[in-house]
Amino acid sequence: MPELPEVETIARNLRRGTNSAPSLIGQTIQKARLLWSRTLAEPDADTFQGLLPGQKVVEIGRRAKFLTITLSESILVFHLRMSGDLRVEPSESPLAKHDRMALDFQSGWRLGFNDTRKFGRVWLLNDTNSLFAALGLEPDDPELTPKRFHEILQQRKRAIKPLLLDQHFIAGLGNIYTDEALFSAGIHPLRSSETLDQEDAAKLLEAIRSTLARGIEANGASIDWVYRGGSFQNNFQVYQQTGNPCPRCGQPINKTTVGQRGTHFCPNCQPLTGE
DNA sequence: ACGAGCGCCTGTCGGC
DNA sequence: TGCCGACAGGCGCTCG
Repeated sequence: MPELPEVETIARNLRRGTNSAPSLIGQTIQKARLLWSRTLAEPDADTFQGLLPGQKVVEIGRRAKFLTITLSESILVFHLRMSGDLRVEPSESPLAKHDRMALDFQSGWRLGFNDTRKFGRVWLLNDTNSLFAALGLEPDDPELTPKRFHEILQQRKRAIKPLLLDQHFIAGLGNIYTDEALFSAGIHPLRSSETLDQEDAAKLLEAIRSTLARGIEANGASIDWVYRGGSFQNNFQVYQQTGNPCPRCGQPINKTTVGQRGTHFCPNCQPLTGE
């Protein structure tokens, strides 16, 4: 499910609290329960469950699509992959159907990692250096200037959509926001990266940033049973709009496959050739 | 370096 | 109604 805006929204809710649950900051873990063993990437289950009790939540953050919970002595990292979610509920309420891990706090609240498809992963680490070492820059990193973006696009010779999805190139984009940003910039998903000139690169970087910002403002996107609370799905221009009129030119939106991912675009506003 | 194919999982939807 | 394949917001791996 979640891409950068959804993970960011979840991190903010855990940090600030919501109408229905308090902030986790400052709370002390009483007990950790691993409910599906493969969900835990590192360390082993006994170590994990042994190390967590007594640790206090210091800080909650995000890097790419990873959500980080800094504890007094370790750092807990989540990747939600396709169907993961983090929920704060009263400890006495029953576990939800697809809960894979649960942290009970002394306060009587519980953090549940719910993940229908079991692709999500959890790490308990001393630091995130090696886990995050190969990640690309955050889209909003000031070091990522239009000039720098153009340069790294020139260094590659790869279809732009799979390149944007590559977390080593730039971190945080997924299938929805990539399709939306490419539409916003008027760039065909199969366009080869090195063919983008400075103007194209600047336009694309701006499109990525504004699309992600609008996603965050909408608290992310909610689709089907996966992830609740966001409304960005009401603002999709091309994603899941196959056959609908393009909001810019009225031609029907196309769907194809690029890099084995469903890909939505306007063939008129995002021409492959002619430039 | 790049892209295709596949595995990992459960659930939903459309077609027959 | 039931079955069956396609598909789903991710990513790591192998292979050519």
